[in-house]
Amino acid sequence: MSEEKKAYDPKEAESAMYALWEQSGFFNPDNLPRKNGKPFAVFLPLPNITGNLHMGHALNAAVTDILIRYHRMRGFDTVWFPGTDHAGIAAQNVVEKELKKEDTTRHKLGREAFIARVWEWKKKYGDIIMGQFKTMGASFDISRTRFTLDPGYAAAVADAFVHYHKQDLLYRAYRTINWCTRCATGISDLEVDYKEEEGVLYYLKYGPFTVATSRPETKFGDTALAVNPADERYKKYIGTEVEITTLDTAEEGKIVIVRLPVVGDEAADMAFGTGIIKVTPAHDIADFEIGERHTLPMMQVIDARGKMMNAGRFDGLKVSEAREKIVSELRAAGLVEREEKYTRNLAICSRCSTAIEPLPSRQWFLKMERLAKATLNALEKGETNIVPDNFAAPYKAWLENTRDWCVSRQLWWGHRLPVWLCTKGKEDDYVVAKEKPAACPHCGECVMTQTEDVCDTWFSSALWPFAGLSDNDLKRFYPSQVLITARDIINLWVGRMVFSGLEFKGAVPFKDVFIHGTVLTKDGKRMSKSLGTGIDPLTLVEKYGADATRFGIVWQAMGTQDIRFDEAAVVAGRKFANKIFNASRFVIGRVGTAPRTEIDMTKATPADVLVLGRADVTKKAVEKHLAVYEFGQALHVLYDFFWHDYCDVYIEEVKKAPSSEADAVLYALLVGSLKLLHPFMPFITEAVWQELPHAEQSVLMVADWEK
RNA sequence: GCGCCCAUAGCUCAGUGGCAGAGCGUUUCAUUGACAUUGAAAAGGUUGAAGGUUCGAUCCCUUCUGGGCGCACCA
Repeated sequence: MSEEKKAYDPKEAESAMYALWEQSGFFNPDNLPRKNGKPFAVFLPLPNITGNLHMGHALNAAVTDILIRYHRMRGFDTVWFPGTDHAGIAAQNVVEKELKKEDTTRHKLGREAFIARVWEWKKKYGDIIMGQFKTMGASFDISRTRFTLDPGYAAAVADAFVHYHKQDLLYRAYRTINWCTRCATGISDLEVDYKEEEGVLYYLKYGPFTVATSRPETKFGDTALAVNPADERYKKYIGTEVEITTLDTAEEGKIVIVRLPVVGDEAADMAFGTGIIKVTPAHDIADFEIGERHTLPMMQVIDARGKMMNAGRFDGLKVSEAREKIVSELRAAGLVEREEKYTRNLAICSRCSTAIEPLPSRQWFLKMERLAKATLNALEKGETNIVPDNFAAPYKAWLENTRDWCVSRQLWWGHRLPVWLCTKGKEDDYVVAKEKPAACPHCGECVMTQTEDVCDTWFSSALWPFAGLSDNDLKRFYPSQVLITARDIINLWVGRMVFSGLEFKGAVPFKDVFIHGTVLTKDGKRMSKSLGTGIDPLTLVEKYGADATRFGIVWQAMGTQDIRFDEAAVVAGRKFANKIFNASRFVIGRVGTAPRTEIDMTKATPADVLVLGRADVTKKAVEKHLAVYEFGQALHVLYDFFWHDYCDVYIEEVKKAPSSEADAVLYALLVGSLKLLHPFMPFITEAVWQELPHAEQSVLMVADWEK
């Protein structure tokens, strides 16, 4: 700090301070100078290698770093584990987009070359987001970074798969699942989004009945009709077959008669449409379940690319084209009774927004019943504690109703399943094993090949709190103390980490789950890149500094409410940083190079006593707020104390009428304030600390909070 | 359909069963002294509506209105 400078310059100080911390080695808990014997570990919610830091990450990084720095100063064996996620479907899509620009496709490249391309991408962009976290001041231990495709991590994924299979929790089945025709893979229930869409509900004549459907093109896949067993209108048909007049798939204009059984099933809602469902087990998940209950055959009429098949002259048409053509022919044949406008929730792929096409497919499923029960049990026994607790209800509801998890994906980028196929046998001849079997147990002679399928990304991220950790770190840091994340991945990720932890480590992976708010635009809209409504935290750092950016975000992070982000708070943060800088300059200039550190309370004036008391109250309030994840409140308390009690009142008093103890009080409170402020604004406080004449520790980051 | 959250100053938000607060913005004044990225002060509120509990409600309860979100259904 040179005498001429009147304003704090974050740019210079921030990179210098981060370098100082890295040199100190104190991000690594092995090097910490003081330990109280208690661990404090946090696992970074895995950012994707496709990502850039956004406001959600910035909020997460800020509050996590506050807790990490706070505990480190209190002497905990503190570690923050960073890492990145290979993000199977997301990364594959990104690289596919790149290939498209080069006018090629992954299929032209072939699997091996394509995967090499994704690795190239990973090398180029994989660490960018980690660097951006550092810019925010994240004090994670980079030496403990993991990537979900690291060899050790991959081994854990394969082990988990084999384990589940041995436990009879994992099975292979031919089922109707959510299929994305663009990504060309099956996806899980949790990866499906819904969007309202105007459609038409067609009332079609089905023999003696009228059936309401929004998907007439699937009619060739019908294998039954279903009515509610309690429905007086149709009860008598249950167990019979009815004759249906329908289009001929061979010859246009020809009408044929087919026979369909009528089943009684509760899934039929008497109040919807006509109360009769056309059951298409191959192209509707609810219908598939009806089919299972009544052992109905499956008739697939739409293929993996979303085109008609097994439908004669309609084969090869896109679903939308087929629908149009079929409806117009049905109209002509007098088989459409009426058409109604109808708003429906269209299922779309959460990754690419393409309409989901339910399709029958051979996939691997993880049985959820036992795992969900264990997770629920941990919640009820208080082993996991969700903060705020109103998020526990939907979490519970999901666990109570969840279906088996489809964990296989038809992607190229990911953990290939440890499944080996007989090359001479039928489709069902396979072996689940980590290593390739020496001999095929089915035919005894073939060389088995590994399945093309890979794991759902979330299957591997579910293992994040332990996969690829050293045995020593596992003993030392598992379970971690808190998981800090956003609400949108509670089921997708948090629940799955919990049951994975219970299954593989016999304990929940974290005690608290703190769900922070979502950062919205100032007028309450979702921040979105495509809508241009996002604010880039790195731009804020560039403009105001990382401390000011952290301040601005945390200032608004009151409780767990969503944040309507107002840049004005970052401006306030910059001003506050400057205030800290200047107040420190004044105090250091006044107390000289050998400040008194003992305060003689017998000589203290009321002003001295008042400010010391306020400092004490402030510290207790900060601790109280941090204990319950009230980050914004803690910062407000600190701000009020430092700016008003310390600067406006006490320093002004000292200028007018200093007491005999004034210098000692000024210095003690500066040291104390820097400690309290450090978790929130680490750079400026560290920079000032480095200028203190008699610092107790060379680095504020590891100074004793209690002293 | 089931459930959750929110509504307080112009804006973004705290807060408390007993005189309603902050940041930013606005207005006035001050200032060679750590800081104009400052200080002192002012204006600005029927705490979304109605009802209830209470000596007393912004706070607790009910209903409504408006906004946001999650889950399910969606033939």
